[in-house]
Amino acid sequence: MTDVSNLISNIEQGCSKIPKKHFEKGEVITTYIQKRNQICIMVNGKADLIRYDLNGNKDIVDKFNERDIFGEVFYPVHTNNELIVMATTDCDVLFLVHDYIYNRCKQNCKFHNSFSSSILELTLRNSVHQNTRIEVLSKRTIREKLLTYFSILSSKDFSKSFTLPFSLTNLADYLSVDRSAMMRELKNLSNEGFISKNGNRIKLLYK
Amino acid sequence: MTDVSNLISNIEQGCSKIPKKHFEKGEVITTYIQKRNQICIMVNGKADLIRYDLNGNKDIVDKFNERDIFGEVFYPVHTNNELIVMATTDCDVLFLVHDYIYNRCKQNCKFHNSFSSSILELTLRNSVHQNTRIEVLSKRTIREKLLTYFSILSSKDFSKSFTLPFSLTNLADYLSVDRSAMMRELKNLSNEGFISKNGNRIKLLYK
DNA sequence: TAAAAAAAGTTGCAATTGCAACAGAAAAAA
DNA sequence: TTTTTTCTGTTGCAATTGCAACTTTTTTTA
Repeated sequence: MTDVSNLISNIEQGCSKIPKKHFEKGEVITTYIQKRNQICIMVNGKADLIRYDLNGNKDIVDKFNERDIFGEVFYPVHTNNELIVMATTDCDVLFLVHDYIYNRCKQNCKFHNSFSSSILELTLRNSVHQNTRIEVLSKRTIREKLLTYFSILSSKDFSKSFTLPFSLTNLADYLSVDRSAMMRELKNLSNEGFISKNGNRIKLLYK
Repeated sequence: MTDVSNLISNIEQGCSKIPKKHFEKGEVITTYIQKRNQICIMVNGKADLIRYDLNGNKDIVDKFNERDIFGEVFYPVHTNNELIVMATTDCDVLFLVHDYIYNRCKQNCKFHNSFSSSILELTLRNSVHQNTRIEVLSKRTIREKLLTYFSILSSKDFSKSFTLPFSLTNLADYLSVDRSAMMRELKNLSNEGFISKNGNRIKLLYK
């Protein structure tokens, strides 16, 4: 599979002007409502996809990192409540219109031929992440969620030891469980000799 | 967005011979192990993505329906245990190789130009389904999972009444909760006047 | 570098959930 | 049409979880 950076520069340096915008931390990058054909690419920085429910509670629906692809094509809004993408660090974002993939430019240039391939690659990469998350979320206990996720990280790194890609608070969000309950379960796993833990570094002790 | 059937016939009737195979219920369609570039399209029929864990327990990881796209590109195996796609009804499946998207045929024919666009469309559609499932799974209680899913179905149908797309047993699997606990919660929702239920038909009574 | 904010860590308790073990209804297969 | 299988519905009980309310540590910002 082609390297992600190459794909992005491939898209950036295409024949047509694809707008790249800069955002400061806290700024709204886009909203998901009747922008159905919008595809965005995070060139660098991070952002959250946020929904405010009827009671005004903030709900972080998704998190985007450098090189992630997002936009309403991935998440057609089915309710009245708007979804907002908000920068959590300073960032640069490419804005593409999905129709553009079909309505190729007149020249039928080499760029257009590889354009949808590049978008496809990024989308497939996104799909793999989604499947991983679904696999983890579909486990029924916190223990199983943790062990499933750890096992995936372990095989990615080809090692029984690995560093969590985010803080424990964010890990609880990723697993969609109560943080304190997760901490309790991490301690249990540690006490029962399944894992050892030092900050964000985990070592699997079984098998 | 282009109609899914058109996309599939677009792919099927392309310039190159894309193998379409028929499977009887219970046959193995493919395995996910060292077929990293395989993309499959379910033309008709249904299949399950199955994993057997170390204890030999069968775990249904995903379910594919008519018009779904699947294959190891969406689910690179990260563990030793093989994933198997097994037909749950008779079905017809297209087998594509992902590399094919890059290595275009010499003629640079019209087909190849739209090929990756079609795959992209199907993949985006898949992504939308995955996001829906993640949204539902990330709710912490069975009640919230049910109400979130019902709200999505309701807005899809533009109606407070809708029919569940699968059996209650499969609904419990989709939500990844114990079936009997889900039945209990459905009864509670009914008793408390939030919903009314008649077989697979649900009516939302709130707001 | 001091102040503020975010993250980590802990615990009791009540609510929710999974599990097990049923019985009856409906659908599919023989 | 009978048999078999799958699906629906129910309940008690033990285990797990979320919630609330803290303290301590680490990181960020002013």
